[in-house]
Amino acid sequence: MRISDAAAACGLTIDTIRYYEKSEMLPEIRRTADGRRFFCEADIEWLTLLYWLRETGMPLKQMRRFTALAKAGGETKPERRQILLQHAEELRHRQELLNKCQSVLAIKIASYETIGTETKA
Amino acid sequence: MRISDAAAACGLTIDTIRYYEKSEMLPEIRRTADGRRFFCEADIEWLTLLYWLRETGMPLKQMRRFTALAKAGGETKPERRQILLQHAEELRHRQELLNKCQSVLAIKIASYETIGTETKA
DNA sequence: CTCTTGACCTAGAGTAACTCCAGCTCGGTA
DNA sequence: TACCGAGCTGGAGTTACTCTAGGTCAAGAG
Repeated sequence: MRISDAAAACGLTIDTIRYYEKSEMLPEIRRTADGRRFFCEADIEWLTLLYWLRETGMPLKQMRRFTALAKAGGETKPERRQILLQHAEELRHRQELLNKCQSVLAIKIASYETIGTETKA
Repeated sequence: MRISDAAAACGLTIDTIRYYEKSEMLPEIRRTADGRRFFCEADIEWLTLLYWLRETGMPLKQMRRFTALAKAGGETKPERRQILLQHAEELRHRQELLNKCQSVLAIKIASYETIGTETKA
């Protein structure tokens, strides 16, 4: 797979994939004879996971750590699992935030419903 | 209220409040004789709304627009309402993302449960 | 009454995570 | 053979903070 296919498959942009590679967040990506990146299935799987982690706000620093562990081998599995568990916890927190914000918005929007009153906020 | 109290009340940091003021995202903030910011109840309410909007990912550009409209007066209410409605829609979208990511994570974490297998990703 | 401490001020540099651009190469088609 | 699209790199630009340096001022300690 070329980089454009990889981008289409994982949801990240071409630029972001290149940036992630430069930032040591990807496994070793092979190159064709003329220097172009070539992605295998496992690479795509990895990129897709990163896509989800990023989309839900994991800092790159942590993704870098995660990649480093994966490169280090099988005995790092517990820590990798820990990172994902921690992120799952973070997601629950974000879900609460979203819910709270939704009620705040609902109230605010309702206050705009009343036509003609001069509420400033 | 001084800036430290405002920060404690709305959830933004002192630095972020100053930054938001500089970026035209706040109503006119009064100053004491010696040049310190002084926040009234309405200011805090505004900051708190911004806190929620930011916390759920509204771009500053849109917050700036929102503030500009509020400053412009009561006849801008429909557009302000529109912005909030749009953001509420965005929140629903994010909630879906979170849900999807949660299932992806659950699967991934489960795959780490199996001790001893050499899965690379 | 001076000294220190702590909260505040500004301007500006630094950071994270992209995003875009200029200038280049290479492979395939007309 | 000339061109076009896709890829490459290094580096500048952007967003939204975050931190630092250097300074003011008020209030309590000595």
